[in-house]
Amino acid sequence: MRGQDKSQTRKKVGAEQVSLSDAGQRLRIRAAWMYFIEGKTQSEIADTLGVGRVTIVRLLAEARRRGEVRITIDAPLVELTELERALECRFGIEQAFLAPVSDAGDDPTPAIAAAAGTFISQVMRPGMTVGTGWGRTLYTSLPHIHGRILDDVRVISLLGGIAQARRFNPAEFAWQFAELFGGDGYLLPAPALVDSPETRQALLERCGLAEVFAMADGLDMALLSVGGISRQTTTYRVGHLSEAERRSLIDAGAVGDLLYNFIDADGRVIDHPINARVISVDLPRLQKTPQRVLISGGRDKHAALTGALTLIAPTVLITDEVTARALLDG
Amino acid sequence: MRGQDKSQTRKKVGAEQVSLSDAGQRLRIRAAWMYFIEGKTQSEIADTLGVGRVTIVRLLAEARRRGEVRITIDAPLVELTELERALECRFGIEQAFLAPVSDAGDDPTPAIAAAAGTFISQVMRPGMTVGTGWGRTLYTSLPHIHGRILDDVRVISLLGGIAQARRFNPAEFAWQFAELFGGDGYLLPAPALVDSPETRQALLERCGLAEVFAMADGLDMALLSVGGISRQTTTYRVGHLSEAERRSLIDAGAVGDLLYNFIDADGRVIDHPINARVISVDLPRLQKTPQRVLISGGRDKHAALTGALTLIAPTVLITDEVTARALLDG
DNA sequence: CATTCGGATGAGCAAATGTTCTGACATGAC
DNA sequence: GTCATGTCAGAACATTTGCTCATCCGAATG
Repeated sequence: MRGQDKSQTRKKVGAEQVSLSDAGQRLRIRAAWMYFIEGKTQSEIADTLGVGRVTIVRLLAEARRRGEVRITIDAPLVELTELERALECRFGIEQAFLAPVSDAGDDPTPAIAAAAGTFISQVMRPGMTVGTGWGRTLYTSLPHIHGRILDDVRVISLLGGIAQARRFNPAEFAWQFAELFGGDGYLLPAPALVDSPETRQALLERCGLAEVFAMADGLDMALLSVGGISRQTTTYRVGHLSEAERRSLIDAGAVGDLLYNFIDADGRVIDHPINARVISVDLPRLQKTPQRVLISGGRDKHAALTGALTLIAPTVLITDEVTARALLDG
Repeated sequence: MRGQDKSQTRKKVGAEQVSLSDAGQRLRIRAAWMYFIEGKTQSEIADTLGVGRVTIVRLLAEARRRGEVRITIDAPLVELTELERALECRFGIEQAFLAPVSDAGDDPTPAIAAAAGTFISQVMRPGMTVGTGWGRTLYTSLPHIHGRILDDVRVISLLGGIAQARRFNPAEFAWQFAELFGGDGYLLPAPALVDSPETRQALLERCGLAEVFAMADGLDMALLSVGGISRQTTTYRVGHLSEAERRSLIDAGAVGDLLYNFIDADGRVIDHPINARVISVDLPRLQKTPQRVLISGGRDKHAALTGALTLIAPTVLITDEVTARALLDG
């Protein structure tokens, strides 16, 4: 609109019109200067320049529209903030936390874990019931969590454990997490992956697991991470998945898992017989959880994260800078 | 205050405190980003970040105080605006107009004249009574004045004329100026400089000049310029001033003149016999004029301008970029 | 010279912003 | 444990800002 005004105005005569136009620009820059640089109020400027306050409003708006006023944020980590905001807007996340990484080739897990620990420390409140998955990232975040006694905290494992004893048992995350806040931990006393659908049904129906799952309906927060499907990923390493199964899942389109529910890059749970052998909370059930926190990052999880973002629509995403860029580019 | 807070806060423990401090910074940058870059309102940001709106106010103020938010005006002529504002603040001027000069060595008179013409064109209103000096700058501004018929305009010459006929008679400025607006011009039918105090008295008291001066009490605006005291200045060139007089004035401390009232750099009218022979309005009288416009520039007038700024405290100053810098530096 | 039109201007209102005061909370000292 | 201390968040108010509509002015036109 203003641009049209300009051209219409300009085709008049020469000298006076030009000078009036200059005067307009002069006034605009002057108003912008006094407002943004000197910090005067619009009323003051209006009085000084001898025009109405409304005119100042218009001049300032025009100056901003023309880009004559440039506002930049100059602070450490501001690029992270920009990325975070981009993620939030793109994926409908309430809050994204990005851990800075110094070297793009590094494993981002420690950084993500630290960020996750900080976040969890701040968000925990008395009376909370938290559901958790497990994995290396979550486990690594334990030392970063500022534990303190909070009344009535309950932590529920959303996924079965592993049989194999290991030095670091990621599956114990829920337990240790509960301890940090003096709360009760509810583990799923079962493998994440059992031999057959029948075993699964038996466990669920006749061994008390259903009760634990029922508690998942009342969760205040769920802490989840995704697994990739490469050979390095926890799922594979802890021995739950054979190479044949892995291939078969990949062939079926899987790019990773969310509580051992294998998903594709579009956020769909793939159709595969292994589903009937997994002991984990239903993903649709988690949708009712008000705070869904997705904590993951790393080169081999980009596709899985993309899917997970669609599938569970997390309210909070904690990942690293490099992964964030990949998610936004993809 | 905040700095003290910081130091007091920091001396607590390590990890948590650092992370809380980081969280504060994170929140601040995030608020600044959402406010200044994304243009959200403070309420929206408060809701998104889960804090009170007042906190956002504080975060934004803190970010600005720390200089994390940088606002720059990026437009042509913005440096001029900055200079103008500096002049206004330093010398208590309502409005300074600076003409841009391409080459610092050039004579700035044409540029100043153009700016003066634009200003005068805009400021003229029906019913105005304007007092004027004369000089090359004012005369040169005539072609830049957008003349139009305004009711009841009166233009009064504040200074006597020159005897010598010249191709361009600067002393006729008042007359030509009045014509541009269809108003009445009142020239002082007398030389600016007469031979003796007695002649001056005779003219004032018995030749009707006093009446013209009396009109100067009701001026709405005075257009003034200063003269330097170099050999090139109008005062000297039109033959009013002999070389001996010029020397004598310089010895007495004169750096230039304002309506042939010779002044020093501190803005005092110097004590000199020539004063008793000048036919001009008293400078103190001009102080009552609501709009005092000082129009001058050029290398040889810096000192005179400095004095004039003090002496008549103009409400409007029209000069050039180079002179402006000199005034601010001096 | 009257007319008409576009753009600029000012009053009044609604929204946003800034400030001040009060109370809650955490912390450290006794 | 109690108390002083200082920090921080929130309610209420004052100010500033943004917007809309009615109006006015000036320029182009017939």
